[in-house]
Amino acid sequence: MRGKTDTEATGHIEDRMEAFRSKCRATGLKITPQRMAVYKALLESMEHPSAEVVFRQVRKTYPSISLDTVNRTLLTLSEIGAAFIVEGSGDAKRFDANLKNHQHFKCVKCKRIIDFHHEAFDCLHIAENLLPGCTVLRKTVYLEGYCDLCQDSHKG
Amino acid sequence: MRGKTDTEATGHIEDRMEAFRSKCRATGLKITPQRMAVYKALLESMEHPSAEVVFRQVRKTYPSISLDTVNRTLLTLSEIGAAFIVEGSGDAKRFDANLKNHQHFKCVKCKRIIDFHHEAFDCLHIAENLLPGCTVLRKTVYLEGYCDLCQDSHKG
DNA sequence: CTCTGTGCAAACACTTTGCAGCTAA
DNA sequence: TTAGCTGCAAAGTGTTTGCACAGAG
Repeated sequence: MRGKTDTEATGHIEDRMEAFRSKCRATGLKITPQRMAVYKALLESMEHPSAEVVFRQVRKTYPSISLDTVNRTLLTLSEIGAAFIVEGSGDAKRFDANLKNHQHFKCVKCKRIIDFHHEAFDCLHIAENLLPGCTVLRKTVYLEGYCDLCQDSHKG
Repeated sequence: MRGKTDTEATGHIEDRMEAFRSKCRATGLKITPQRMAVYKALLESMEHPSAEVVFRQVRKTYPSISLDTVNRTLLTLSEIGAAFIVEGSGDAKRFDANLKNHQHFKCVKCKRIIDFHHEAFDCLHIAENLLPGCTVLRKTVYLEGYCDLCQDSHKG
């Protein structure tokens, strides 16, 4: 495996767009401008946007796109493994196309999701027989607790 | 730390109820029969029940309890760290009072959540400076991909 | 006695679904 | 040409909120 860098996720947008096009062909999905735009917006966003946020972004380029299409597209992306639904466990779903390993911390109090990155967590090895017959597309370490801002309030 | 076994989560219900009562006092929550019943039902369930499932269970003991109370109680539990919201990312929220480390695999296709347990994942060390000021209550390794049942469908 | 918790029901928010026209292949 | 995609709008589901009464501390 060739060296991967931290910038891989943010850089090479075009490469990933091309890979996405291939994936669409492979899975029989049509390559529509809307679909491309949604995926691109997701790639360029590093903040786990909700469908609404993606919608607003995409509309800058495609003013006629509807929120429903964005919603549906994001769902489709998640089903082919081109995007993932973040463990939002709250209000609106949050999406993420950043397939690079990374980690999430969620505050149980304010529900805020903090991203962090710890090298060691990227190297988790999944034993073959752990999930027989399953294909693992993504690994995430998910932490929960009190964030710095809520640290005090729960002691009161 | 005294030895912990895999049965700790299912056994010692009373111990954990008592610990919960202490936690309630510490956080200023009142000890009501409903609250105790909801927590107990969650403790006894190993299947990440939704609020509705907990509701049905609790109602066997407290026929007069309302679904709203169950919902609200589960939310409260999650805010004091006595329960956690599973990365349901789908329909209804799923709850879990099993604080013992364990892992989840979610199929991106059928949304099914498969529990598994891998010793090595229990021992993840969180560096102090990784999340300054935060208190980590729970660690979960979260995997996504295609489950055995959906393995073929995405290739067609 | 006081304040939190509960139950009931309405209000909300987000998501999903159906259908007709459009467009990629 | 044809099957899938998009856009519009309505329906559905689960969640949240307000208020009055009841119960814990």
